[in-house]
Amino acid sequence: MDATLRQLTAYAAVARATSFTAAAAQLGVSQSTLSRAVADLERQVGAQLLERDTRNVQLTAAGTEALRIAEQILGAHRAGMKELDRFLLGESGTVAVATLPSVAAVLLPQVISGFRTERPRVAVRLLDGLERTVLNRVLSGDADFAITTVGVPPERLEHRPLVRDRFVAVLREDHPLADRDEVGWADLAREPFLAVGRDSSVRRLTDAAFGQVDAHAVPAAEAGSVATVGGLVAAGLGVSALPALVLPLLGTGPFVFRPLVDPVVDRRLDIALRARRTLPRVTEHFLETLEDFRAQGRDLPPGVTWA
Amino acid sequence: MDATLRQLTAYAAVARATSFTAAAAQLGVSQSTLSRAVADLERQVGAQLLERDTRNVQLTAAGTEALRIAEQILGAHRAGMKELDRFLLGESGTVAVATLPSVAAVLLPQVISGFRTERPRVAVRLLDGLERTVLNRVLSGDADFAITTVGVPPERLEHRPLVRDRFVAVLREDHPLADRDEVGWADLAREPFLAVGRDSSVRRLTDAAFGQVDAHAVPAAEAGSVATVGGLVAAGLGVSALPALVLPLLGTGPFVFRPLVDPVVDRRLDIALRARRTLPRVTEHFLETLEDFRAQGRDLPPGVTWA
DNA sequence: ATCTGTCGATGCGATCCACGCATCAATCGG
DNA sequence: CCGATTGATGCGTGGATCGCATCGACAGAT
Repeated sequence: MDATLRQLTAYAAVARATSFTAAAAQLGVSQSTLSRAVADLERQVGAQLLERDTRNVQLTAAGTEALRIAEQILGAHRAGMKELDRFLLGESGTVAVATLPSVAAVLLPQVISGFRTERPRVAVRLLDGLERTVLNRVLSGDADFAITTVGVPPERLEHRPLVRDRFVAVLREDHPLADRDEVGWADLAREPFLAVGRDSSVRRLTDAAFGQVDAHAVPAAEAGSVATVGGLVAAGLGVSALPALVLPLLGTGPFVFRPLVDPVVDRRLDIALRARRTLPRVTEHFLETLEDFRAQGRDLPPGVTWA
Repeated sequence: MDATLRQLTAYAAVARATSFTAAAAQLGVSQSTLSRAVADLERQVGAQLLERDTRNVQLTAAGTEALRIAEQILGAHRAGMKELDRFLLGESGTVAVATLPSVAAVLLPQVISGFRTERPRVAVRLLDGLERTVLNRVLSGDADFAITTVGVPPERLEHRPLVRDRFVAVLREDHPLADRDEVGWADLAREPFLAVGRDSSVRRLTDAAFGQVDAHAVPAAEAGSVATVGGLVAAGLGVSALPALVLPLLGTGPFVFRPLVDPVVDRRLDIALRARRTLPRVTEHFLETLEDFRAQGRDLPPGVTWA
């Protein structure tokens, strides 16, 4: 026993109007079509749903129940189609962004805020982790795209430069180097250096910078999180070098920051997408919002510039 | 943008199996049918739902959403059809019975109890009122059938005798007539008579009985409800005559009941149905339960017998 | 009583849709 | 490099669905 949507639509219209002719006019089909559709439905469910004489149409008990049920089914169909439509238009759904903790905490909040004002029905999921994790999440499809640094760009990802994030020296305010306007990497190499963990993209870049000035760069201490580095600097154990974007994660303390020169080092943060894949509309919208922020030259923390 | 149930079924099967061939085998259709159905659906919604190369099928973001929605719609359809089926089989729904208060209170409770044991998903509505109201409720379709007395049987109703309900004298235990085993209507006519209201079917029958013994039968008092008559009798204001079935409605009191003879009078309670109408299955089931009670000769109060 | 307009049902023919069969190109496993 | 298997597609057929025209039944007007 099956009933097509066409039959249910026809029956519901006739039952509501208690008239084949009127319902036919409303639906824009011929009266004979409805007569057949209802007769077919009745034959299929094996019960008379409408009592009709030539003058009146009225519902039987089964017909009343059938109308209620038909409206339920048709409503579910209508609502479902509308829901899918909203999803396809990017008005609902979820955007999953894989990104580094600093980006998640500092750069994205204002973007997300602007995006959700425009599209309140869209949820944004932030998947934060280190560079490797972040890229894997995009490759596996867990995330729609990533904002991250890229060491060895995997071929299956497409990249779009987003911001440049310059390294600065992180000093305690009473440190001798704090008097300078700028600090050189060679200067920094002479101080006890507090590094972040080996997995971090920041670590890769600081190691490379020290290499450029022929410094060996053996860290005095190594910490997993930036906040820990902040604690160490505040305690006077040494100095560090971090991209400007992560400075808010240091926490509060007697810090001063000085631009690092010789060389000027920055990390580029890219939008990374799976290559040759069409993006969900809602993701495109999120990227557009991000692009708008750049086009408008929205304020960024000192040391961070749109790429 | 519309999607047929066939398309949704096809898509859901393919998406769940992530294989056209496997889904085709499950549904018992050819692979080409599914290939076309999914392609049509994608064209209609205007988005790719499945990524397929010759070796693998995987869902896009839109495809995941579409699967969720398709399952919702198909679930609503399946559930609705099943619900209608249950209704048509008489396993769910509502039976509306119009009847006299005495029948509702005394005869029906045990029937309803038995019926609901067999069909727990069926609700029973009791519409109690006086004879005229009861019949109107059946004629208007508010009730599926009635159990009631019938004065002038309307032609549009079909009747099936159900029980006979004998009149008995209602006396206070210290009344002189209480010594007798039986009481004659003529005896009763010599006492102050406490009658029920004019609209009642009981009143019509008591008037007729007094007429048969040439008694004038001017009531000493007249009350709307049987319970009020009970109060009057208990207070010693007079005697009454009531069908055995209504005696439980008198309430408690120092009553004695004596069979009334010369003539023996009973009222017939009929099942009244709208003529030439097919009954909802659930109503038929209720009537079958009632018939079973009669066939089994279930206990009835003294003075009440199956017709 | 008869006529007339309107109702839903139905015969008919045209059209469209959905299906399966057969086959193709692409790809994977051996 | 070859056979097996995948999903896509050309093709022909059968059934479903449609509108048109018409029928019989009935209500209300005359």
